[in-house]
Amino acid sequence: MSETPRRKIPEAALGRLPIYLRILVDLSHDKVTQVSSEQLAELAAVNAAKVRKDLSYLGTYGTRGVGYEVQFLTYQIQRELGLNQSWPVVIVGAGNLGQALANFTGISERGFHIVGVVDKDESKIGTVVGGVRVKHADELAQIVQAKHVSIGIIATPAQHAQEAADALVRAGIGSIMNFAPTVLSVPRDVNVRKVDLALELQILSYYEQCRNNGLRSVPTGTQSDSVSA
Amino acid sequence: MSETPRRKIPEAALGRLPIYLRILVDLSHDKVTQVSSEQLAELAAVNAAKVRKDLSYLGTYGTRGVGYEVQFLTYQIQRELGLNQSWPVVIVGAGNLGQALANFTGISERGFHIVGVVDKDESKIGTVVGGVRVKHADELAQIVQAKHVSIGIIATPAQHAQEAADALVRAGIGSIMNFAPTVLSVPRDVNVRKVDLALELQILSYYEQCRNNGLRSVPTGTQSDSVSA
DNA sequence: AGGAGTTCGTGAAAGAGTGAACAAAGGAAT
DNA sequence: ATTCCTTTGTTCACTCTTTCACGAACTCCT
Repeated sequence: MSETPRRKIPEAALGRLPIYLRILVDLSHDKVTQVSSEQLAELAAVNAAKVRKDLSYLGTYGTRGVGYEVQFLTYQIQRELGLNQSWPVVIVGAGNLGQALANFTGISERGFHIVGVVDKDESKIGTVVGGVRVKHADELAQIVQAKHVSIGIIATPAQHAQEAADALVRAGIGSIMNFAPTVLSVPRDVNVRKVDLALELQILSYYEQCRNNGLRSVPTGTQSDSVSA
Repeated sequence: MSETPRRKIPEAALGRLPIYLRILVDLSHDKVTQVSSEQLAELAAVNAAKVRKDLSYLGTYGTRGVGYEVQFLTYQIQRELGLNQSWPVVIVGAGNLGQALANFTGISERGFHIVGVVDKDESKIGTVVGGVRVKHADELAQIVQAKHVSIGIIATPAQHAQEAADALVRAGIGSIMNFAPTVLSVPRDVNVRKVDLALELQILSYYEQCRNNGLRSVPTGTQSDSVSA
Protein backbone atom coordinates (compact mmCIF):
# COMPACT_ATOMS: atom_id res chain seq x y z
CA MET A 1 0.00 0.00 0.00
CA SER A 2 3.00 2.27 0.17
CA GLU A 3 3.97 2.76 -3.45
CA THR A 4 1.02 1.42 -5.36
CA PRO A 5 1.28 2.28 -9.04
CA ARG A 6 -1.59 4.69 -9.16
CA ARG A 7 -4.62 3.75 -11.16
CA LYS A 8 -5.76 6.17 -13.74
CA ILE A 9 -7.20 9.42 -12.45
CA PRO A 10 -10.43 10.58 -14.12
CA GLU A 11 -9.91 13.51 -16.44
CA ALA A 12 -12.24 15.76 -14.47
CA ALA A 13 -10.42 15.17 -11.21
CA LEU A 14 -7.04 15.51 -12.88
CA GLY A 15 -7.98 19.00 -14.03
CA ARG A 16 -8.57 20.07 -10.45
CA LEU A 17 -5.41 18.69 -8.89
CA PRO A 18 -3.28 21.61 -10.12
CA ILE A 19 -5.77 23.97 -8.52
CA TYR A 20 -5.55 22.23 -5.17
CA LEU A 21 -1.80 22.16 -5.55
CA ARG A 22 -1.61 25.89 -6.06
CA ILE A 23 -3.83 26.52 -3.07
CA LEU A 24 -1.78 24.20 -0.90
CA VAL A 25 1.43 25.95 -1.86
CA ASP A 26 -0.16 29.27 -0.95
CA LEU A 27 -1.37 27.89 2.37
CA SER A 28 2.10 26.61 3.06
CA HIS A 29 3.51 30.10 2.50
CA ASP A 30 1.02 31.31 5.07
CA LYS A 31 2.38 28.76 7.51
CA VAL A 32 -0.83 26.76 7.52
CA THR A 33 -0.06 23.11 8.30
CA GLN A 34 -3.46 21.44 8.27
CA VAL A 35 -6.42 21.88 5.99
CA SER A 36 -9.87 20.29 5.79
CA SER A 37 -11.70 19.35 2.63
CA GLU A 38 -14.21 22.01 3.56
CA GLN A 39 -11.60 24.76 3.59
CA LEU A 40 -9.94 23.49 0.43
CA ALA A 41 -13.32 23.38 -1.26
CA GLU A 42 -14.03 26.93 -0.25
CA LEU A 43 -10.71 28.14 -1.64
CA ALA A 44 -11.11 26.20 -4.88
CA ALA A 45 -14.76 27.17 -5.23
CA VAL A 46 -15.93 23.57 -5.50
CA ASN A 47 -17.91 21.07 -3.47
CA ALA A 48 -16.20 19.53 -0.43
CA ALA A 49 -17.24 16.02 -1.35
CA LYS A 50 -15.62 16.56 -4.71
CA VAL A 51 -12.38 17.57 -3.07
CA ARG A 52 -12.37 14.43 -0.96
CA LYS A 53 -13.18 12.22 -3.89
CA ASP A 54 -10.53 13.85 -6.06
CA LEU A 55 -7.92 13.39 -3.37
CA SER A 56 -8.98 9.83 -2.74
CA TYR A 57 -7.73 8.92 -6.21
CA LEU A 58 -4.23 9.65 -5.00
CA GLY A 59 -4.47 7.50 -1.92
CA THR A 60 -5.68 7.73 1.64
CA TYR A 61 -3.76 10.74 2.78
CA GLY A 62 -6.22 12.45 5.08
CA THR A 63 -6.82 11.96 8.77
CA ARG A 64 -10.42 11.65 9.86
CA GLY A 65 -11.47 14.21 12.37
CA VAL A 66 -8.45 16.34 11.43
CA GLY A 67 -8.02 16.96 7.74
CA TYR A 68 -5.01 16.87 5.45
CA GLU A 69 -1.45 17.81 6.25
CA VAL A 70 -0.58 20.60 3.84
CA GLN A 71 3.06 19.67 3.23
CA PHE A 72 2.39 16.00 2.79
CA LEU A 73 -0.56 16.49 0.47
CA THR A 74 1.41 19.01 -1.57
CA TYR A 75 4.14 16.47 -2.04
CA GLN A 76 1.73 13.72 -3.00
CA ILE A 77 -0.05 15.80 -5.62
CA GLN A 78 3.24 16.93 -7.07
CA ARG A 79 4.47 13.38 -7.22
CA GLU A 80 1.30 12.21 -8.87
CA LEU A 81 1.46 14.93 -11.48
CA GLY A 82 5.12 14.25 -12.14
CA LEU A 83 6.20 17.61 -10.81
CA ASN A 84 9.01 16.47 -8.57
CA GLN A 85 11.18 17.04 -11.60
CA SER A 86 11.39 20.05 -13.88
CA TRP A 87 10.29 19.25 -17.40
CA PRO A 88 12.16 20.77 -20.30
CA VAL A 89 9.82 22.51 -22.71
CA VAL A 90 10.33 23.85 -26.21
CA ILE A 91 8.29 26.65 -27.76
CA VAL A 92 7.59 26.83 -31.48
CA GLY A 93 6.83 30.38 -32.55
CA ALA A 94 8.51 33.51 -31.19
CA GLY A 95 5.74 35.99 -31.92
CA ASN A 96 3.83 37.94 -29.32
CA LEU A 97 2.40 34.87 -27.70
CA GLY A 98 5.58 32.81 -27.85
CA GLN A 99 7.49 35.63 -26.21
CA ALA A 100 4.87 36.11 -23.53
CA LEU A 101 4.96 32.40 -22.76
CA ALA A 102 8.75 32.29 -22.66
CA ASN A 103 8.75 35.18 -20.23
CA PHE A 104 5.90 33.83 -18.15
CA THR A 105 7.33 33.09 -14.73
CA GLY A 106 4.43 30.83 -13.85
CA ILE A 107 5.87 28.20 -16.14
CA SER A 108 9.30 28.03 -14.57
CA GLU A 109 7.87 28.24 -11.08
CA ARG A 110 5.64 25.27 -11.53
CA GLY A 111 7.74 22.42 -12.74
CA PHE A 112 8.84 23.43 -16.21
CA HIS A 113 11.69 25.28 -17.86
CA ILE A 114 12.07 26.59 -21.36
CA VAL A 115 15.05 25.03 -23.10
CA GLY A 116 14.38 26.31 -26.56
CA VAL A 117 12.39 28.72 -28.69
CA VAL A 118 12.34 28.32 -32.46
CA ASP A 119 10.81 30.29 -35.30
CA LYS A 120 10.94 30.37 -39.08
CA ASP A 121 11.23 34.13 -39.32
CA GLU A 122 14.88 35.08 -39.86
CA SER A 123 14.32 38.44 -38.18
CA LYS A 124 13.46 36.74 -34.91
CA ILE A 125 16.32 34.29 -34.90
CA GLY A 126 19.13 35.28 -32.61
CA THR A 127 16.98 37.47 -30.41
CA VAL A 128 16.72 36.43 -26.79
CA VAL A 129 13.34 35.76 -25.20
CA GLY A 130 12.83 34.36 -21.74
CA GLY A 131 16.56 33.95 -21.36
CA VAL A 132 16.82 31.71 -24.39
CA ARG A 133 18.19 32.58 -27.82
CA VAL A 134 15.68 31.96 -30.61
CA LYS A 135 16.86 29.35 -33.10
CA HIS A 136 15.70 28.36 -36.53
CA ALA A 137 12.86 25.88 -36.75
CA ASP A 138 15.15 23.46 -38.59
CA GLU A 139 17.07 22.99 -35.36
CA LEU A 140 14.00 21.80 -33.49
CA ALA A 141 14.76 18.09 -33.64
CA GLN A 142 18.30 18.75 -32.53
CA ILE A 143 17.16 20.70 -29.49
CA VAL A 144 14.53 18.16 -28.58
CA GLN A 145 16.99 15.31 -28.68
CA ALA A 146 19.85 17.13 -27.00
CA LYS A 147 17.72 18.33 -24.11
CA HIS A 148 15.45 15.29 -23.89
CA VAL A 149 12.37 17.43 -24.37
CA SER A 150 9.01 15.68 -24.29
CA ILE A 151 6.66 18.65 -24.13
CA GLY A 152 6.27 21.18 -26.91
CA ILE A 153 4.24 24.36 -27.09
CA ILE A 154 2.83 25.61 -30.37
CA ALA A 155 2.55 29.39 -30.47
CA THR A 156 2.53 29.91 -34.22
CA PRO A 157 -0.19 31.40 -36.39
CA ALA A 158 -2.95 28.93 -37.18
CA GLN A 159 -1.78 28.29 -40.72
CA HIS A 160 1.59 26.97 -39.52
CA ALA A 161 0.35 25.05 -36.52
CA GLN A 162 -0.01 21.71 -38.24
CA GLU A 163 3.47 21.80 -39.69
CA ALA A 164 4.79 22.78 -36.28
CA ALA A 165 2.97 19.80 -34.81
CA ASP A 166 4.38 17.50 -37.48
CA ALA A 167 7.88 18.75 -36.76
CA LEU A 168 7.41 18.23 -33.02
CA VAL A 169 6.10 14.71 -33.57
CA ARG A 170 8.97 13.88 -35.91
CA ALA A 171 11.38 15.18 -33.32
CA GLY A 172 9.97 12.73 -30.82
CA ILE A 173 7.79 14.93 -28.64
CA GLY A 174 5.14 13.13 -26.59
CA SER A 175 2.87 15.97 -25.54
CA ILE A 176 1.81 19.15 -27.26
CA MET A 177 0.13 22.24 -25.91
CA ASN A 178 -1.50 24.06 -28.77
CA PHE A 179 -2.27 27.76 -28.62
CA ALA A 180 -3.09 28.06 -32.29
CA PRO A 181 -6.80 28.03 -33.09
CA THR A 182 -6.69 24.84 -35.13
CA VAL A 183 -7.49 21.21 -34.62
CA LEU A 184 -4.21 19.34 -34.91
CA SER A 185 -3.85 15.94 -36.45
CA VAL A 186 -1.27 13.85 -34.60
CA PRO A 187 -0.54 10.15 -33.99
CA ARG A 188 -2.74 8.60 -31.35
CA ASP A 189 0.02 8.28 -28.78
CA VAL A 190 0.76 12.00 -28.80
CA ASN A 191 -1.11 13.93 -26.19
CA VAL A 192 -2.52 17.29 -27.25
CA ARG A 193 -4.13 19.96 -25.15
CA LYS A 194 -5.41 23.08 -26.70
CA VAL A 195 -5.95 26.55 -25.33
CA ASP A 196 -8.10 28.66 -27.56
CA LEU A 197 -8.43 32.28 -26.65
CA ALA A 198 -11.15 33.30 -29.03
CA LEU A 199 -13.10 30.14 -28.33
CA GLU A 200 -13.35 31.00 -24.66
CA LEU A 201 -14.39 34.54 -25.45
CA GLN A 202 -17.05 33.24 -27.78
CA ILE A 203 -18.51 31.17 -25.01
CA LEU A 204 -18.65 34.27 -22.83
CA SER A 205 -20.32 36.04 -25.72
CA TYR A 206 -23.03 33.41 -25.73
CA TYR A 207 -23.76 33.86 -22.06
CA GLU A 208 -23.72 37.62 -22.36
CA GLN A 209 -26.24 37.37 -25.17
CA CYS A 210 -28.41 35.07 -23.08
CA ARG A 211 -28.26 37.54 -20.23
CA ASN A 212 -29.27 40.40 -22.50
CA ASN A 213 -32.14 38.41 -23.90
CA GLY A 214 -33.36 37.94 -20.38
CA LEU A 215 -32.66 34.24 -20.46
CA ARG A 216 -30.37 33.72 -17.54
CA SER A 217 -29.16 30.17 -18.01
CA VAL A 218 -25.67 31.00 -16.87
CA PRO A 219 -24.12 28.37 -14.62
CA THR A 220 -24.09 30.54 -11.55
CA GLY A 221 -21.06 30.90 -9.39
CA THR A 222 -19.01 28.29 -11.19
CA GLN A 223 -15.69 29.07 -12.77
CA SER A 224 -15.53 27.05 -15.90
CA ASP A 225 -12.29 25.58 -17.01
CA SER A 226 -11.17 26.02 -20.49
CA VAL A 227 -12.50 23.28 -22.67
CA SER A 228 -9.55 21.22 -23.65
CA ALA A 229 -9.19 18.53 -26.26
CA MET B 1 -40.72 30.39 -38.45
CA SER B 2 -39.59 30.56 -34.84
CA GLU B 3 -36.59 32.84 -34.71
CA THR B 4 -36.10 32.00 -31.05
CA PRO B 5 -35.23 28.34 -30.67
CA ARG B 6 -33.07 29.77 -27.89
CA ARG B 7 -33.15 26.85 -25.52
CA LYS B 8 -30.13 26.49 -23.40
CA ILE B 9 -27.30 24.70 -25.07
CA PRO B 10 -25.46 22.13 -22.94
CA GLU B 11 -22.07 23.36 -21.82
CA ALA B 12 -20.24 20.54 -23.58
CA ALA B 13 -21.88 21.27 -26.91
CA LEU B 14 -21.38 25.00 -26.47
CA GLY B 15 -17.66 24.47 -26.17
CA ARG B 16 -17.57 22.83 -29.57
CA LEU B 17 -19.62 25.36 -31.51
CA PRO B 18 -16.69 27.78 -31.88
CA ILE B 19 -14.63 24.92 -33.30
CA TYR B 20 -17.25 24.10 -35.90
CA LEU B 21 -17.56 27.78 -36.63
CA ARG B 22 -13.88 28.14 -37.33
CA ILE B 23 -13.89 25.11 -39.59
CA LEU B 24 -16.90 26.39 -41.47
CA VAL B 25 -15.26 29.74 -42.04
CA ASP B 26 -12.19 27.97 -43.38
CA LEU B 27 -14.33 25.81 -45.65
CA SER B 28 -16.06 28.89 -46.91
CA HIS B 29 -12.71 30.42 -47.83
CA ASP B 30 -12.01 27.28 -49.80
CA LYS B 31 -15.25 27.81 -51.69
CA VAL B 32 -16.87 24.75 -50.15
CA THR B 33 -20.64 25.23 -50.01
CA GLN B 34 -21.92 21.99 -48.51
CA VAL B 35 -20.57 19.87 -45.69
CA SER B 36 -21.74 16.64 -44.06
CA SER B 37 -21.61 15.83 -40.38
CA GLU B 38 -19.08 13.16 -41.26
CA GLN B 39 -16.70 15.66 -42.85
CA LEU B 40 -17.19 18.19 -40.11
CA ALA B 41 -16.53 15.50 -37.54
CA GLU B 42 -13.33 14.53 -39.29
CA LEU B 43 -12.11 18.12 -39.34
CA ALA B 44 -13.03 18.72 -35.73
CA ALA B 45 -11.67 15.35 -34.63
CA VAL B 46 -14.90 14.29 -32.99
CA ASN B 47 -17.69 11.78 -33.52
CA ALA B 48 -20.16 12.48 -36.34
CA ALA B 49 -23.19 11.77 -34.17
CA LYS B 50 -21.87 14.33 -31.73
CA VAL B 51 -21.66 16.93 -34.47
CA ARG B 52 -25.25 16.29 -35.47
CA LYS B 53 -26.49 16.40 -31.91
CA ASP B 54 -24.56 19.58 -31.18
CA LEU B 55 -25.98 21.25 -34.25
CA SER B 56 -29.46 20.03 -33.46
CA TYR B 57 -29.48 22.27 -30.39
CA LEU B 58 -29.44 25.23 -32.73
CA GLY B 59 -32.34 24.07 -34.84
CA THR B 60 -32.97 21.83 -37.80
CA TYR B 61 -30.57 23.33 -40.26
CA GLY B 62 -29.34 20.28 -42.16
CA THR B 63 -30.79 18.57 -45.21
CA ARG B 64 -31.05 14.79 -45.09
CA GLY B 65 -29.18 13.06 -47.82
CA VAL B 66 -27.19 16.24 -48.46
CA GLY B 67 -25.60 17.78 -45.40
CA TYR B 68 -25.36 21.34 -44.17
CA GLU B 69 -25.01 24.50 -46.20
CA VAL B 70 -21.77 26.08 -45.07
CA GLN B 71 -22.82 29.73 -45.29
CA PHE B 72 -26.14 29.21 -43.62
CA LEU B 73 -24.76 27.09 -40.80
CA THR B 74 -21.98 29.60 -40.24
CA TYR B 75 -24.53 32.34 -39.86
CA GLN B 76 -26.67 30.31 -37.48
CA ILE B 77 -23.79 29.43 -35.19
CA GLN B 78 -22.61 33.02 -35.16
CA ARG B 79 -26.08 34.22 -34.33
CA GLU B 80 -26.46 31.69 -31.56
CA LEU B 81 -23.12 32.65 -30.03
CA GLY B 82 -23.97 36.32 -30.26
CA LEU B 83 -21.23 37.00 -32.78
CA ASN B 84 -23.25 39.01 -35.26
CA GLN B 85 -22.09 41.97 -33.26
CA SER B 86 -18.57 42.88 -32.19
CA TRP B 87 -18.21 42.87 -28.42
CA PRO B 88 -16.10 45.54 -26.77
CA VAL B 89 -13.51 44.05 -24.44
CA VAL B 90 -11.27 45.60 -21.83
CA ILE B 91 -7.97 44.14 -20.69
CA VAL B 92 -6.66 44.60 -17.17
CA GLY B 93 -2.89 44.23 -17.06
CA ALA B 94 -0.48 45.44 -19.72
CA GLY B 95 2.36 43.04 -19.01
CA ASN B 96 3.66 40.44 -21.43
CA LEU B 97 0.41 38.57 -21.56
CA GLY B 98 -1.81 41.62 -21.71
CA GLN B 99 0.21 42.97 -24.61
CA ALA B 100 0.16 39.68 -26.45
CA LEU B 101 -3.61 39.51 -26.03
CA ALA B 102 -4.11 43.08 -27.17
CA ASN B 103 -2.05 42.38 -30.27
CA PHE B 104 -3.66 39.03 -30.93
CA THR B 105 -5.48 39.38 -34.23
CA GLY B 106 -7.61 36.32 -33.52
CA ILE B 107 -9.60 38.37 -31.04
CA SER B 108 -10.55 41.16 -33.40
CA GLU B 109 -11.20 38.73 -36.22
CA ARG B 110 -13.71 36.72 -34.26
CA GLY B 111 -16.27 39.08 -32.92
CA PHE B 112 -14.41 41.19 -30.37
CA HIS B 113 -12.46 44.40 -30.25
CA ILE B 114 -10.23 45.82 -27.55
CA VAL B 115 -11.52 49.18 -26.37
CA GLY B 116 -9.22 49.60 -23.41
CA VAL B 117 -6.13 48.36 -21.64
CA VAL B 118 -5.42 49.43 -18.10
CA ASP B 119 -2.57 48.87 -15.67
CA LYS B 120 -1.44 50.12 -12.29
CA ASP B 121 2.19 50.50 -13.29
CA GLU B 122 2.90 54.14 -14.16
CA SER B 123 5.67 53.16 -16.57
CA LYS B 124 3.18 51.30 -18.74
CA ILE B 125 0.56 54.03 -18.83
CA GLY B 126 0.56 56.01 -22.03
CA THR B 127 2.25 53.32 -24.08
CA VAL B 128 0.23 51.95 -26.96
CA VAL B 129 -0.53 48.25 -27.22
CA GLY B 130 -2.79 46.71 -29.81
CA GLY B 131 -3.67 50.14 -31.10
CA VAL B 132 -4.95 51.30 -27.73
CA ARG B 133 -3.30 53.64 -25.27
CA VAL B 134 -2.82 52.09 -21.84
CA LYS B 135 -4.70 53.95 -19.13
CA HIS B 136 -4.55 53.88 -15.37
CA ALA B 137 -6.57 51.22 -13.60
CA ASP B 138 -8.55 53.96 -11.87
CA GLU B 139 -10.13 54.79 -15.21
CA LEU B 140 -11.49 51.31 -15.66
CA ALA B 141 -15.06 52.05 -14.62
CA GLN B 142 -15.10 55.11 -16.84
CA ILE B 143 -14.01 53.09 -19.88
CA VAL B 144 -16.44 50.29 -19.15
CA GLN B 145 -19.37 52.64 -18.91
CA ALA B 146 -18.41 54.87 -21.81
CA LYS B 147 -17.91 51.97 -24.19
CA HIS B 148 -20.62 49.72 -22.79
CA VAL B 149 -18.14 46.95 -22.12
CA SER B 150 -19.51 43.72 -20.69
CA ILE B 151 -16.48 41.44 -21.08
CA GLY B 152 -13.24 41.92 -19.21
CA ILE B 153 -9.95 40.07 -19.43
CA ILE B 154 -7.68 39.73 -16.43
CA ALA B 155 -4.03 39.51 -17.40
CA THR B 156 -2.45 40.63 -14.18
CA PRO B 157 -0.13 38.72 -11.87
CA ALA B 158 -1.98 36.30 -9.60
CA GLN B 159 -1.69 38.50 -6.53
CA HIS B 160 -3.60 41.34 -8.18
CA ALA B 161 -6.18 39.23 -9.99
CA GLN B 162 -8.81 39.41 -7.26
CA GLU B 163 -8.65 43.16 -7.00
CA ALA B 164 -8.84 43.38 -10.79
CA ALA B 165 -11.93 41.19 -10.67
CA ASP B 166 -13.46 43.33 -7.94
CA ALA B 167 -12.83 46.45 -10.02
CA LEU B 168 -14.37 44.86 -13.09
CA VAL B 169 -17.41 43.79 -11.14
CA ARG B 170 -17.81 47.22 -9.59
CA ALA B 171 -17.57 48.72 -13.05
CA GLY B 172 -20.51 46.60 -14.09
CA ILE B 173 -18.85 43.88 -16.17
CA GLY B 174 -20.89 40.72 -16.71
CA SER B 175 -18.26 38.26 -17.89
CA ILE B 176 -14.63 37.78 -16.99
CA MET B 177 -11.94 35.78 -18.66
CA ASN B 178 -9.21 35.10 -16.16
CA PHE B 179 -5.64 34.33 -17.19
CA ALA B 180 -4.22 34.68 -13.72
CA PRO B 181 -3.66 31.40 -11.92
CA THR B 182 -6.11 32.12 -9.13
CA VAL B 183 -9.63 31.20 -8.24
CA LEU B 184 -11.64 34.40 -8.33
CA SER B 185 -14.46 35.19 -6.00
CA VAL B 186 -17.22 37.07 -7.79
CA PRO B 187 -20.98 37.64 -7.41
CA ARG B 188 -23.12 34.78 -8.61
CA ASP B 189 -24.37 36.60 -11.69
CA VAL B 190 -20.91 37.26 -13.08
CA ASN B 191 -19.66 34.63 -15.48
CA VAL B 192 -16.02 33.65 -15.17
CA ARG B 193 -13.93 31.50 -17.43
CA LYS B 194 -10.37 30.74 -16.60
CA VAL B 195 -7.43 29.84 -18.75
CA ASP B 196 -4.57 28.49 -16.76
CA LEU B 197 -1.35 27.95 -18.60
CA ALA B 198 0.60 26.09 -16.00
CA LEU B 199 -2.42 23.98 -15.12
CA GLU B 200 -2.63 22.63 -18.64
CA LEU B 201 1.07 21.93 -18.68
CA GLN B 202 0.79 20.08 -15.41
CA ILE B 203 -1.85 17.84 -16.90
CA LEU B 204 0.49 17.08 -19.77
CA SER B 205 3.16 16.36 -17.21
CA TYR B 206 0.91 13.76 -15.63
CA TYR B 207 0.36 11.97 -18.90
CA GLU B 208 4.04 12.12 -19.75
CA GLN B 209 4.86 10.58 -16.42
CA CYS B 210 2.29 7.85 -16.97
CA ARG B 211 3.81 7.13 -20.34
CA ASN B 212 7.29 6.94 -18.94
CA ASN B 213 6.29 4.76 -16.02
CA GLY B 214 4.96 2.31 -18.52
CA LEU B 215 8.31 2.17 -20.26
CA ARG B 216 11.04 3.28 -17.92
CA SER B 217 11.19 3.93 -14.22
CA VAL B 218 12.80 7.34 -13.95
CA PRO B 219 11.32 9.81 -16.44
CA THR B 220 14.19 12.30 -16.63
CA GLY B 221 13.34 13.30 -20.12
CA THR B 222 13.49 9.87 -21.69
CA GLN B 223 12.04 10.58 -25.05
CA SER B 224 9.68 7.89 -26.15
CA ASP B 225 9.89 7.22 -29.83
CA SER B 226 6.54 8.14 -31.25
CA VAL B 227 5.05 4.92 -32.50
CA SER B 228 2.30 5.97 -34.84
CA ALA B 229 -0.98 4.23 -34.31
C1' DA C 1 -42.39 6.87 -60.79
C1' DG C 2 -39.83 3.85 -58.12
C1' DG C 3 -35.68 2.14 -56.15
C1' DA C 4 -30.93 2.82 -54.56
C1' DG C 5 -27.93 5.43 -52.01
C1' DT C 6 -27.00 9.25 -48.70
C1' DT C 7 -27.24 11.77 -44.61
C1' DC C 8 -29.86 14.02 -41.00
C1' DG C 9 -32.28 14.06 -36.46
C1' DT C 10 -33.16 11.65 -32.37
C1' DG C 11 -34.44 7.88 -28.96
C1' DA C 12 -32.24 4.88 -26.05
C1' DA C 13 -28.36 2.88 -23.77
C1' DA C 14 -23.96 3.25 -21.87
C1' DG C 15 -20.50 6.01 -19.54
C1' DA C 16 -18.65 9.82 -16.75
C1' DG C 17 -19.12 13.24 -13.31
C1' DT C 18 -21.55 15.33 -9.24
C1' DG C 19 -23.18 16.01 -4.62
C1' DA C 20 -25.94 14.53 -0.48
C1' DA C 21 -25.60 11.45 3.01
C1' DC C 22 -23.50 8.37 6.18
C1' DA C 23 -20.52 4.85 8.39
C1' DA C 24 -15.85 4.57 9.93
C1' DA C 25 -12.01 6.54 12.26
C1' DG C 26 -9.28 9.74 14.72
C1' DG C 27 -8.85 13.17 18.72
C1' DA C 28 -10.22 15.21 23.11
C1' DA C 29 -12.41 15.38 27.33
C1' DT C 30 -14.40 13.18 31.11
C1' DA D 1 -12.79 3.36 28.61
C1' DT D 2 -16.54 5.71 27.15
C1' DT D 3 -18.68 9.46 24.99
C1' DC D 4 -18.80 13.25 21.99
C1' DC D 5 -17.18 15.84 18.23
C1' DT D 6 -14.99 16.35 13.87
C1' DT D 7 -13.77 15.05 9.27
C1' DT D 8 -12.60 11.58 6.03
C1' DG D 9 -13.61 7.95 2.48
C1' DT D 10 -17.18 6.00 -0.05
C1' DT D 11 -21.82 4.71 -1.53
C1' DC D 12 -25.80 5.84 -4.06
C1' DA D 13 -28.90 8.34 -6.74
C1' DC D 14 -28.95 11.71 -10.06
C1' DT D 15 -27.55 14.50 -14.05
C1' DC D 16 -24.82 15.38 -17.94
C1' DT D 17 -22.40 13.56 -22.01
C1' DT D 18 -21.26 10.39 -25.49
C1' DT D 19 -22.18 6.93 -28.80
C1' DC D 20 -24.95 3.70 -31.28
C1' DA D 21 -28.59 2.58 -34.14
C1' DC D 22 -32.29 3.46 -37.02
C1' DG D 23 -36.37 5.76 -39.11
C1' DA D 24 -37.16 9.81 -41.99
C1' DA D 25 -36.15 12.67 -45.69
C1' DC D 26 -33.67 14.12 -49.59
C1' DT D 27 -31.12 13.31 -54.39
C1' DC D 28 -30.00 10.80 -58.24
C1' DC D 29 -30.50 7.30 -61.60
C1' DT D 30 -33.01 4.22 -64.43
